[in-house]
Amino acid sequence: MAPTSLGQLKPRKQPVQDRSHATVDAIFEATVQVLLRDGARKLTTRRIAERAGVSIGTLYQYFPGKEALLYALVSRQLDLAASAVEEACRENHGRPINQCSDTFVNAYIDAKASNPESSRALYQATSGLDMKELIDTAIMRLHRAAYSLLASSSDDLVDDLDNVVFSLIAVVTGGTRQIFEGDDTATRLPTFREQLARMCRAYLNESKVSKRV
Amino acid sequence: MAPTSLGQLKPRKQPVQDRSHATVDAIFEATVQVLLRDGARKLTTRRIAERAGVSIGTLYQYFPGKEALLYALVSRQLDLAASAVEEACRENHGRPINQCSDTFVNAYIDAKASNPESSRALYQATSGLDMKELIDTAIMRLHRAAYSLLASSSDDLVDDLDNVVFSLIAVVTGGTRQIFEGDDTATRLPTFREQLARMCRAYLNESKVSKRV
DNA sequence: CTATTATATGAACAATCGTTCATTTTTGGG
DNA sequence: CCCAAAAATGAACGATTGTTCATATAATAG
Repeated sequence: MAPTSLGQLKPRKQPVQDRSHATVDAIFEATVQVLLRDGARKLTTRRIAERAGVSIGTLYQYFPGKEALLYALVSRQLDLAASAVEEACRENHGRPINQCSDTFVNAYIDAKASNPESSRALYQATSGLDMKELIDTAIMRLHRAAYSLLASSSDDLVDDLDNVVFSLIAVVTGGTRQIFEGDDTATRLPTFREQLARMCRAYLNESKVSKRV
Repeated sequence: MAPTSLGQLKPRKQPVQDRSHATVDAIFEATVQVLLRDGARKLTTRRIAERAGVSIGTLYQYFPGKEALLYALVSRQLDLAASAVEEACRENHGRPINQCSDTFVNAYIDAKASNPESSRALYQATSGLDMKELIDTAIMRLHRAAYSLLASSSDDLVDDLDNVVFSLIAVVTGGTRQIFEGDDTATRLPTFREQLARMCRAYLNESKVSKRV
């Protein structure tokens, strides 16, 4: 699994005292803030350290470089969201298909909405850097969770489930991203969540084997 | 850096000879290639000029800076896509709602698929830079085109059309983006197009006033 | 207390960035 | 052919980048 450069992307030093944990958290938090405030182009290690209230040298004691810092940040966020969706899907096995659909949609949006700032920053951070492996892994987890959930539904089975789930995920993740990258995220998210849920339900019901044309 | 005033983002010199037009096109094309090959982080004016086969000075004769070059490139692409969708929507006024839905979905995907490389590069270029105005304008054009098309449908009217169109656009543009940013775009696009079309049809039919519960 | 490890510092470095401008080359009308 | 306008050139500049490392401070164990 771990390709060539993974060793260079891991933390340089293992924090053992409490203050160092706080330092690492401050660096992560500062990275998010700089991304939101100044954009990806002005995201420099100096600026991150400054906003975190630590020296530039401290940053490099815990991360071998800027790329590794962003990699760790994105990895942490993606794992959090994927885990939340996986758990929600696991808890709703065997329900009717409409409920399965709502479970997935709401779990994903909830995960993103639980920390809107981080979500916005994440979208900025993933661009320009090579995060494809991380994203692919997260999407695969979403795919497996949704597939397993929908296959367990008490309703009629969905036809061509692999492609349906693939498209469903593209639409849910992509559509949600558009909302978070827009301006009035807080205002527009509730309506979008409702409409997206309706859309996915209609799509899945249309995809039932019994309704196959 | 220099603040982003609109006057500083316009072309510095108007090309009057044929070779200068070719030069500008080469710079645009090189920008796309560098974005795809090296990523947004390594997109430098020197590298662009080198791949375009011109000197760095020539680049700065036509663009006041790197930001303006990317702004012009993105603007050009977004306008092309929006115009294509607008025209397709105009030509399909008054048709049944299923056909209206397919018109919009296919027109948008066609516009993006007509030049997959540029589309992929576009997604990289828009991040980290302040392109929000451009994107908002393009989305507004899509919104008006889709709204007008669906309002003209010969079928029953759609309820809450503004919110429906808003969500529809988020899902179509966001979902398509996910496909283009993934790996096997060429392989996965046909299936996704079909599924997305089915999804949007099901969503719009579920949103008809007459079907309202 | 002392010794040892963990953590934090920031000046300094080489590399590269975006950008400028004096200069040269190319073009096309007279 | 000539010559003003258009187009192209690339060395040079200051600013900023990511990163290192010798040193200083704080925490912990004995």
